[in-house]
Amino acid sequence: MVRPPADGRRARGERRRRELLAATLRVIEREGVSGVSHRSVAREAGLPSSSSTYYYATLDDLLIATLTWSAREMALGFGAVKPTPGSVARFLAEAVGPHRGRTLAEYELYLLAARRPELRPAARRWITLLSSVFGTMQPAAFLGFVAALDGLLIQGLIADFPPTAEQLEPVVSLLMPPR
Amino acid sequence: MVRPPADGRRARGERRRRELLAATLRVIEREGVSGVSHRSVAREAGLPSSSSTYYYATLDDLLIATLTWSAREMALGFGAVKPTPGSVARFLAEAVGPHRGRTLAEYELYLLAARRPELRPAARRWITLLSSVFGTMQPAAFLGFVAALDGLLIQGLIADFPPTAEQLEPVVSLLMPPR
DNA sequence: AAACTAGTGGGACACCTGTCCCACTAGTCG
DNA sequence: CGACTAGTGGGACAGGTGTCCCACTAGTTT
Repeated sequence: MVRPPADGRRARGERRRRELLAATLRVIEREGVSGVSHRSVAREAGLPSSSSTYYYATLDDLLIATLTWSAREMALGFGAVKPTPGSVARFLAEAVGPHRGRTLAEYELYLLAARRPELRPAARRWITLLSSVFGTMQPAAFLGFVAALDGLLIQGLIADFPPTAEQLEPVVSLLMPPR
Repeated sequence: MVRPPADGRRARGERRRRELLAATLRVIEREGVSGVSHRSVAREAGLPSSSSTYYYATLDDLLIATLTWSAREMALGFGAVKPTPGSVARFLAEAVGPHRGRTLAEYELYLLAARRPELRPAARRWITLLSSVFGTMQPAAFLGFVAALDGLLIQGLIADFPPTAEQLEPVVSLLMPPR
């Protein structure tokens, strides 16, 4: 990485950029993608609304940046999960339980990618990450496994009571042959 | 069914109600849930905007009615699919290909159900329908199978080139033991 | 020092929104 | 017939929106 001579203004700018992305994600968690506006995000971040348009000229820019950033964050989180049925089931249960809001936000952005081709690579990062962890499975089984993870998460989001790791484990086990 | 003496006004009213729902679905297909407003729906249906608020006082009413209605329609469509890997794969390929818009609309409403508990029964109709068709599978395998169908559909929606029935069949086969 | 640049914050524009309201038509029923 | 009801369509209100603009501050370079 080339490090240009530090510019205090630019450094603060980058910090604000990230604050805006984090604020956007919080707004999506709370109100959904439809709750995102330059003003609502700026309000959430405690900044004047013009700062939102300064860093992200259009709303699309803001959403694209948010999905890209949050997909990378989520991928980092999943990287620490061991590829065993128990660990995967626990990860899923946490995603639809304690981290429900975050997961929901992730899937709203995920679906947004269906309408905005430029978002797709970021949305698929999840899939490519999984393939690097479970690369030893045979292709068809792997595709079914990844699809099932997505489905279990979504169905967990529309359940009245989110499933527990104990309930999920047998399902995951069946999909994930022991190597 | 009790049949009250036919009232021409009411009959036309019911027709308009359905026209509004169909128009709402078309708007969602084209622009997403965020494109739905009383005015945009009325415009799509060729009616004055006040007719939209007359039949569905709030936007929520309209969205709820649309999801409920479209879930029933989709369930009817899937009812005709034979429970064989080939048929299921063809159904999926059509859902993410020719019927892409409709499927996308369905999933946007699906995700909306995660935020609106009153939408959930309608959203889960899909799952209960499947369980009536594939009830002979053992529970854990069935849950994985249903989840995988959802995942395959969503991933098909964010793919640059939607998968074909030929590509999907081996995956479906693995998930659906011949039994 | 002056010149330049990145960021700041307040305000403005035209537009679209949800919802309510009301005068009105046209079917139905006693 | 008159009374009633379902539906109609046009308009209004206050409020939120994306985006652009501009005078301004403060950090950086020459």
